[in-house]
Amino acid sequence: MEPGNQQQVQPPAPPAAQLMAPPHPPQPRPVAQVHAVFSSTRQWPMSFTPIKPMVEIKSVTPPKRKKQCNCKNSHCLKLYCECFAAGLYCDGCNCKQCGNKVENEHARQEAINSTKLRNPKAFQPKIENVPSTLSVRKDAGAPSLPKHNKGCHCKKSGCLKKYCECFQANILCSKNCKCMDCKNFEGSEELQAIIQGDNASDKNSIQQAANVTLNGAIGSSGYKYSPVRRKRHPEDPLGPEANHFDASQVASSSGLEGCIGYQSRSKMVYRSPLANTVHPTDVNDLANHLVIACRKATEAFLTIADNKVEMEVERGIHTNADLNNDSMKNREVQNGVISQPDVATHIDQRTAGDLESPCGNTQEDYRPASPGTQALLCDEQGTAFGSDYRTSFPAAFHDQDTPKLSVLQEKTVLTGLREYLRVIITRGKINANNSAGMTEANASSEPAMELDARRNHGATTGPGVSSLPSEAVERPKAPGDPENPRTSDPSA
DNA sequence: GAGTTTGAAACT
DNA sequence: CAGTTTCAAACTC
Repeated sequence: MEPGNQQQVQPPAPPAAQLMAPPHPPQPRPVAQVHAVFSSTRQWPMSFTPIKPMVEIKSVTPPKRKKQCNCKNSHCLKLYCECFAAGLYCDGCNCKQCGNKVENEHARQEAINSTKLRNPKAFQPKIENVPSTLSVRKDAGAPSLPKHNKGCHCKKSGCLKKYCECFQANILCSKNCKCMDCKNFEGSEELQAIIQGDNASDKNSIQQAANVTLNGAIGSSGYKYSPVRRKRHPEDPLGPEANHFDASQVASSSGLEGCIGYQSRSKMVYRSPLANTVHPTDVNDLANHLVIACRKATEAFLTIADNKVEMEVERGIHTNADLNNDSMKNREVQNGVISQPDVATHIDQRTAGDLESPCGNTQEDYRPASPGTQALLCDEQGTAFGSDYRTSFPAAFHDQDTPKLSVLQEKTVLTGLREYLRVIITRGKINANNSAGMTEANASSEPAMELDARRNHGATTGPGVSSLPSEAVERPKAPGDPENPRTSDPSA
């Protein structure tokens, strides 16, 4: 068929079109629209021509026709053909022996039926917006994230080339994908390198960045949750399903769901100011800080407790009857019957099993805690603190001074947590200001804005580099530096 | 623009 | 369902 001699129009509501879901073939994106493809910290190469998004903004300029196919052997009646796969007639394509035209509707319908026979979902959109998996936000206008229904199966492209359907669609790979050596995930330095290549607005530089990353010049991101080294390992105890990282889920679980997806701004996906700021390493650091703070507090108070235990053993204060009463009263305390000071004099020497925590675990510290604290204790006893936490708090520790000691201990731990959270909050504020500054700087040519934008850019350059307060940016923080939020011990 | 690479689709 | 082939787009030179 001669090029330009074909129609590429929406079928006039043929039966197949009625059955088909709206197709979403790769579509060139107007430059103005591409300009909108960036978020506060992530921009997409301007030369990128992603698959038509699910929510397409109305362009001021007439929407361009999809690009013409070049099919030679498929007669444009198989899914190889983009037009056919999109449910469109060929129009102005460069295809040969095209059967995807109005005058060939009968054969076309047969091809459609045949295709649907093989795969009933063949004409359904590959990219769909799925709601965030973070349950707590589902009712709060949680952002919907585009996701590839089938997922890609890339092996060599690292999912960083347009061979990859996910990459082409401007979305991150998900658990649906079965790709190998994937680098198309949140936090991927390789992906960041490509996106930052957008600053050069140079196609070659962008692809060069992709090649560099694929060749390992930059190396693995080092992110703990990177799927790169975990895929296709049958021996993985977590099983094949766990081999693939679901960006949306991981991000959600870490509160970073706003980072997911690098689709166009037209979708207005929420992006946290902490995007690219709170890293998995930060979470680990926070956990480490809490554990360290807890242990330090324990060590400090344990000495006092030991002394008191020795004193009480010498005195022989308690009788068996007392112990029985203690158990009774402890249970009452658990139910809030007896006031705290009253119990404090009876709680020592009890067995660990005397008290049951709200979550079913024995509770070493009888002191009533806030629901949040209780939840933390329930969660942490089995994980971060584990048996170490329990052995660090012998039953003898709970004497009449226990409430005071526990208060001090909790204060120490929470102080450390507070200090760390302050650092995180500061980062978020800086990022939020950066985003606002960048936007205003783009819209205005005020020197102050430009200066701010430049400074902000400097603060956020480099993959995974956190945005820190300006003074922190100016002076690199060495490990262990008290001002380094990633390495300092806030409890100190 | 020709040749190569890549991964989805189709086929076995 | 896994392996292979076909196909067209993406990519390289």
